[in-house]
Parts: sequence; structure tokens; C-alpha cells
Amino acid sequence: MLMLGKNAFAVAGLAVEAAPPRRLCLSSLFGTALPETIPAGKAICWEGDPAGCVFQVAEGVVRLQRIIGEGRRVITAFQYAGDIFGAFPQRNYLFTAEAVSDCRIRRIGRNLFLGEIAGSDALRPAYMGLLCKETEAAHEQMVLLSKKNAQERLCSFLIELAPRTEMSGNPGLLQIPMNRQDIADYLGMTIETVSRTISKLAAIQVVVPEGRHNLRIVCRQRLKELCGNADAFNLENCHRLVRHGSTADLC
Amino acid sequence: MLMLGKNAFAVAGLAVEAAPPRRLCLSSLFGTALPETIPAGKAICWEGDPAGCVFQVAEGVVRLQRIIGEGRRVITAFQYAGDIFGAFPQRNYLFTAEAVSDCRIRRIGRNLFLGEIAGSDALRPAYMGLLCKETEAAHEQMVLLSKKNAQERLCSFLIELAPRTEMSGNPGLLQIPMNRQDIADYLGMTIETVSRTISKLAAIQVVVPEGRHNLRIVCRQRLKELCGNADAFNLENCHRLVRHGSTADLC
DNA sequence: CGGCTCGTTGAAGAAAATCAACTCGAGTGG
DNA sequence: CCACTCGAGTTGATTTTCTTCAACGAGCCG
Repeated sequence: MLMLGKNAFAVAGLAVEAAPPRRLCLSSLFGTALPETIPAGKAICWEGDPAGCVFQVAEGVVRLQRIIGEGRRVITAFQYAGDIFGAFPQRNYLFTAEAVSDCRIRRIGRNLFLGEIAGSDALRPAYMGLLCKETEAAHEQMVLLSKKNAQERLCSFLIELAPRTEMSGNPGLLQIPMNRQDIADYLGMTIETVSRTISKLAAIQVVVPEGRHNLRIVCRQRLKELCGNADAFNLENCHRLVRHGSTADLC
Repeated sequence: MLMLGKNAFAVAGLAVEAAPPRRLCLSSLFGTALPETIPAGKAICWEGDPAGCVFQVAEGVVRLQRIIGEGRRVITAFQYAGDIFGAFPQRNYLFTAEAVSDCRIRRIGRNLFLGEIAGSDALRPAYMGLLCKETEAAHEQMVLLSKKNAQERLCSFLIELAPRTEMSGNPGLLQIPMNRQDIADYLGMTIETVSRTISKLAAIQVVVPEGRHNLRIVCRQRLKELCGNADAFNLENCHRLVRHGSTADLC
């Protein structure tokens, strides 16, 4: 039941093929492109290379990463089935993209992509939406890396992962396609800390690991609370604002 | 000589007024707007509010920040004279903007701004360039927060700050308009660690603090090396790529 | 001058990294 | 089918780094 082969992570990408062919949707631009198969670990594009193509994940998971000196790697984002990456109008890729699991991806030329968007009043808002979503994610990640502790980081990751890899028909059971090193490099921690933190969450009965690559969420509410996101604008919050020298009259 | 009042941070914004009135330049869109004076600490716009305006810093420094629960603040970016912010096509602001020092800013309506860009083949690339620069900065910040230690963070900050606030006529002398708490919240550390790290850099003769808000860079080359950025794509680097499971045939 | 904020420094503590041993499970080959 | 191997993951012990708490000092303003 838990025997997962290399190819076992094709789940949750179901909606992509069924996407409506209306040209309102950025996905439709990839409709004609033949999906390529990318084996796990193989690179799709390289940081610094001229950004010739825009990609869509049809199946599997892709990591976007940067390498900085002395073997340090930062994963800036994961891309799941349906996600489009490389669409930012940069001249060169800001990241190396690699398949986390065996993937199928589609690609189209960047000029074609941008041209279609420029020529369509319907696509432009969708494109802007994509850019916004990406920036928002980047900001969220900055907050995570800047202010959250190990447990909050991991919980945030799981909550973010849930809608992407939760098994339909088995709610609460997450697939975790990436290995511990990937998670660590995404969350700015070490594999040991990732491992320990998962164990700790298991100990307090918030999740139950089922093999290396599956995790059952026992108490989603609790998991959300452990993310360290302020949902309530409370008094404490205001005090700090003042302490930081803001004269904002919010309180 | 080092007596800096509240208003003393208007430097380095010299080029803005003199910007060419050609419509090639995004700045020209702000040409008609009257500069508003914003006292230090005052907010310019709020996170979550409808993004009604786009702003340009005419003079001074602005911080873009997010508050998350329990008094935690993250500064996602500083904006200096000439910089445009709030231009991202989000419906709502992703950050609260506050004046670090007394500022003069210009604002124009978001719809006007985006309309002008949509209507001009010359402005669109400039706008795209702005978005790219911002994303690139966000990625750089993720790397910093994810993998750099205190010293590397501070050095990176100083190197980034140098071209913005270095006093013309006195090369090597940086103005540091923001206080220690701002720097700490930008770099994901505490004021104490910021202070200690500056002292340490001073001890090894890389910089010399001159008062609270000025810093002389003694050895810029050394400072750059201490940033922890990989400039060389060295062997070590490749080994790690392999270790991380990449089959990339770079080596 | 005195009070105040901001910044610095020291000492103690906590969190995560590092180093190292061990476990588990998947794949291999007899 | 079972033993073996190897890599990934876990767990423990130790160390490092940064935070936290606390005291002190310097500049600024009335």
C-alpha cells in the first residue's frame, strides 16, 4: 500500500488535462505543446541561461533553486501540476528548475507566450495574476525565513502542500514527493531539524507519518495554528507597531 | 560634521529631479504630481488596503514591511530616491510603507499608471524591467535569509546600500538612514546581533563607524568577499549539485 | 542639566547546526 | 525467497550561533 516507486507522484495533477480550452486561461497556450517526460532529478532549465521557454507542469513536481557558493542551495519554490514557471519577463532564468519526481512538462517559446498575452485582452489579467501570485509567494517565504522557527516553518509548508498533493478520496493524507533535503533547502533548515520537527509534530498528535513520503494530517486546525501566521490583529500587535516607531493610528 | 538632524537624509536623491522628461522613463509619469512631505515614521500606505496609488520616492528612504503575529515585523525592502513602489498589479498592497527618514514622495493613481503603460510601447518594457528587478531582489533576499550568517547578511546589506547612499564627494562614506531595528527586521536578526556584527567588522578593519548613521567602508573588496555570494562556479559547487541528486552534467 | 531614546556590550540561555551512530526500507543478486 | 547493500532518514550528543535579558553609555532635546 505504501510501496511508492519513482513514478508514484503523478497524483493531484488531474485537473490539468481537463482544463477548459477557452483562451481565457493561460493553460490553453500550452494546449498544442507535446508533454516531455523528465526523469526525477533532471534539470529543465538553468539559472542564468537566456529564458527561451515558458513551462507548465503537466504531472509531477518541480523545484526551482539557486546555488550559492560553498555548496549552499536554496529552493525558492516548488511547482505542481498545472503551475506555470519561467513566465517572468526576465531576460535570463533566475533559477535552475529540476524535476523532484518524474515529471511531464510542456514548453512554449517565451516570445510566443508573451506575444499571445500582449495580443489578448483576456489573457493579460491572467498573466498579471500569475505574476502577483508569484510575488506574493516570495513575500510569504521571506516572512517564513525571517521570523518563523522550525516548527512554524514545517507547519506552513504542510499547509501549503496540502491542497496540492492531498489524495482525493483520502482526505488528510498528504503525499510528500520531495525528500528531506529538498524540504530543508526550501525552509532554510537542515535535514536533521526537518526530521526532528516532523517527529515532534507526530509526538503531539498533529500528524502521523506513514512511510517516508506520506503524512496523515490528524488535526488540521491545530496545524494551521502552529504556522505562526497572525490571523487576528490583536493588541500585542499594535504595541509592537508603536515600539517600532510607527505613528500609524491603527489602534 | 556628524550632527545629523531628522532631516539630514535627503542625500543621494539628486538624480530624480533632473530625470529626462522623455516618456521612455517611468519617472516621467510622476512628473506632474506634486511631491508630498512625509515625516519620518509616518505610513504612506497599508498592507491589505486596495492598491489605489503608485508611489515614487523623490527624497528620503521608505521601508516596505509586513507585520505578522506577536509583534514580529519583516521589512521586505527599502526604497530610495527615484524608486517606484506599489506598482505591482496586485489588487491590494502587499506591504505597509513607512517613511524611514523625512521623505518627499509623489503618487499617481494606479489605473492611470497602468493605463499609461498599457498605452505606450516604450513604457511597457520599463515596467517589465521594474517588476523583474523587484522579483530578483526578492529572490536575493530569500537566499540571504535562508543561507547567510549574521556577518554575511550585514555585508550584503552594506554592499547593497552603498550605491544608494554613498556620499558623492566622499566615496566610501555611507549614510545609514535606518535605525538598528529597521536593519534587524530587514536582515532577519536582532538589534543586538546587528550591533555586534558591525563592531566585529570594525574590529577587523573592514569598516569604521562614524556616529550612529554613518559608516566608512575601508576595504570594499573585503566587504564584498564577506557577502557570501558565490562568484566563481567552482568544483565544490559541482560536488554539491551531485550530492543533491541533480544529474546535471555540468562538471 | 536631566531625561530619554537609541545603541552597545556582557552574560546566560535557547534553538538549530554539526557530527556521529544507528535504523529502515527499497533494490539487487544469489 | 532471502540475505545483502546502499542510500535516505532518524535519533542522540555536542557545539555553534544567535537570541534574550540586563546593564551601561552616548548623543539629543527640552
